[in-house]
Amino acid sequence: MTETPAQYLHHHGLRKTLGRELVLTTFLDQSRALSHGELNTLLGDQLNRASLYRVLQSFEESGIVHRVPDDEVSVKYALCSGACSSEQHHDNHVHFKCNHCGETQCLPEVKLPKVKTPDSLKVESAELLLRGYCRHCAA
Amino acid sequence: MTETPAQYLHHHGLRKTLGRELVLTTFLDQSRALSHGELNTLLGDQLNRASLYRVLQSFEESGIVHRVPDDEVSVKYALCSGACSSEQHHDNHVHFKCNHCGETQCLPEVKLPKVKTPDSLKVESAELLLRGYCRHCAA
DNA sequence: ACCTTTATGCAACAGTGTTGCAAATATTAA
DNA sequence: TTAATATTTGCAACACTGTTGCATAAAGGT
Ligand SMILES: [Mn+2]
Ligand SMILES: [Mn+2]
Ligand SMILES: [Zn+2]
Ligand SMILES: [Zn+2]
Repeated sequence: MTETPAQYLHHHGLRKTLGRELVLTTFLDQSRALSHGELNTLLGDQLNRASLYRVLQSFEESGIVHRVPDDEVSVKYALCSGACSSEQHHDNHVHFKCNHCGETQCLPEVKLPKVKTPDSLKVESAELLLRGYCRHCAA
Repeated sequence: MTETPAQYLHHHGLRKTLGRELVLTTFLDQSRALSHGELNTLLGDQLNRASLYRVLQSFEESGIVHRVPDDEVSVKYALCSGACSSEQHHDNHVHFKCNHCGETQCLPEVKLPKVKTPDSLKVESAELLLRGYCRHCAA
């Protein structure tokens, strides 16, 4: 990302606000998928809980983050690779979640192969979630 | 499934109870992935809400259902194909969720291709979630 | 039938996600 | 720079999700 967070927001049609800059910077700092709860803990009282939900909504709608399905209590979000807009997301990439530390990361370099599906289904997108042990937690 | 629900429970090391038979029968009737909330609605006051959570836990632990990651508020569960036990689940198959009606179904006949992942990650399982429009909702 | 183990209902609780509204802030137009 | 307007924020209230302790009920083995 060559732009500043403020410019990045502006290019996605969002006003530059303290909350949005905080959330965007946190995603860049952490470089992993984060749930609302994790962000809320990281941000402390710098941003209201409800406002954080609204920041995440606006980010998803404008193509700044995408949702990462999770098998736990709450959904996670991860920064989009860059090509996403409010028109469309292009995040058909693979995610990896560690069974030990619970961290989820995007694997944009892993190609998602096409699978053959029944003709009756009109498939529009695919989400592959790998689970296992990350570099730090491998037994 | 050639066994009765009661036998099926017994073979998975679970006592036959009214709640478990109700939940198992509902999964068989619906043939799709169901969330706790959906089951709770279908069962009405036939089974207490907390007990339903506990039935789902016992089913997951004993290899009767597996969790289907979802990008919405709550997790879904689907019947295992049969080979699963309390030792291990073998549900590395594909799921499909309709963007219109929201129903999720297992696609056991769709082969999940192996993907090449970074050596630093120890991948143990994979979950592919397809999204689009189902037979009934296709535009 | 009795005993032991396990499951259930109920209630209370913590976390997640949504919404209305008034106050604060960002952007645009004087 | 100021004023007008549009958007965002904090706060509070709420509904839903998931967990737990405990007393009672039911299941399975003797
Ligand atoms: Mn991603
Ligand atoms: Mn399945
Ligand atoms: Zn890890
Ligand atoms: Zn549908």
